Amino acid sequence: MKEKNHLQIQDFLPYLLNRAAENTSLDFQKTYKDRYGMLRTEWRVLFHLGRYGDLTAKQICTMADLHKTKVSRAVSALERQRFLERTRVPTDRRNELLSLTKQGQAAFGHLQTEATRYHETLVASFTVEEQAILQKCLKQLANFS
Amino acid sequence: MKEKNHLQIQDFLPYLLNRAAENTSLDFQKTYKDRYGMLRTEWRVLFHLGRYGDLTAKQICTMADLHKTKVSRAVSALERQRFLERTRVPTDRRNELLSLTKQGQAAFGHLQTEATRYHETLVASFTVEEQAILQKCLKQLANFS
DNA sequence: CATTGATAGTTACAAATGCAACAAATATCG
DNA sequence: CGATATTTGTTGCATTTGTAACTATCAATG
Repeated sequence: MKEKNHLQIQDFLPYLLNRAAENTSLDFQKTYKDRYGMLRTEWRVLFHLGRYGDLTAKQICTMADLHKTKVSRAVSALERQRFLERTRVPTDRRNELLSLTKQGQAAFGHLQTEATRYHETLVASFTVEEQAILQKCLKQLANFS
Repeated sequence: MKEKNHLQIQDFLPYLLNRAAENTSLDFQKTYKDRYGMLRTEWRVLFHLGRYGDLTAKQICTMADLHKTKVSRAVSALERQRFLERTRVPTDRRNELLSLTKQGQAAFGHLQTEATRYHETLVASFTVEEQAILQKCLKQLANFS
C-alpha cells in the first residue's frame, strides 16, 4: 500500500539542464554566428585555444568533452576561415598543434568580452552565493558518472 | 589603463549547462533507448503526456519548448510504436489530441520511476538547499531572454 | 459568403551529427 | 628488427535536426 513518491517530471534535472542549455546557447549564438559564421562547436574549440594556448585536437576532445569527429570538423572549418593554423609536431607526427591566427585571436578577444557580458546578464538576478552553488553543481554534473 | 576582468571561459554558463545537459542526458538515455527504442525528444513528449494527460502537439511545443517539427516527428514515431494515439478534435479539426495507449502508460510509469531514481543519484551529493537553488536557477535560465 | 489572414501540423531539402571503418604514425614485445 | 596493437586524426554513410514551404482548417473582415 505504498504510494511511490515520484519526482515531478518537470523538475527532472536532465530536462531542466537541456532546456537551460538550449535556451542560453541559442541566445548567445547570435553573438558569433552572424559576425563570424561559426557554429557552436567551432566557438567552443576557438575559446579553448584562446584560453589555454596551443593544443592538439585530442587535448581539446578531452578538455571540452567533445567527440574527435566533431573537433576534427570544427578545426577544418576554423582553418578554412583562417581562425587557426595547424603544424605537425615533429617528435610525434600524428599530432598537430593548433594555434590561433591573428584573426582568430581577435575574434576570441571580442567573443570573450561578449561572453563575459552575457554571462553577467544571465546571473544578474542571482546572489553571489547562488552563483557559486550553481557553478559547483554544474561542474559536478558535467563530470558525473 | 584598465584591465578588463574577463570571465574564465570554462565557467561560462552556457558551456557548463551544455556539458552537464549532454552528460546526464546521454547517461539517462541508456534507460529508454535500448528498451523502448525512443529518442530524447520522444521521451520528452511521452513524459509530458504522462504527466499532464492528453495534449495537442501545439501544447507540447509550448510546454516543452520544442519546435513543432520535432514534436511532429516524435509523435509519428511514438504512434508507429503504439505508445500513443491521435484523435481529431471535432470542434476544431486542425488540432489532434494525443493520448497514451496502455503500452505508453506502462512505459511512462516505468520511466518515471527510473527518472526519479536517476535524478536522486545525480543530486545525492548536494544538500537540500543546494538542490533548491539549482532548481530555481535552472528554471529561470530555461525561460531567460 | 468570399477574400484574406492566421493557426495546427506535415514534409522536402539542406545542414549537422554519430558511428564505424579507415589511413598514418608510433608503441610494444616476441 | 618485424609483426601486432595502439593512438591521432579523417572520411563515408546513415540518422537527426533546422528551415522554409506546404496543406488543411478555421477566423475575421468587407
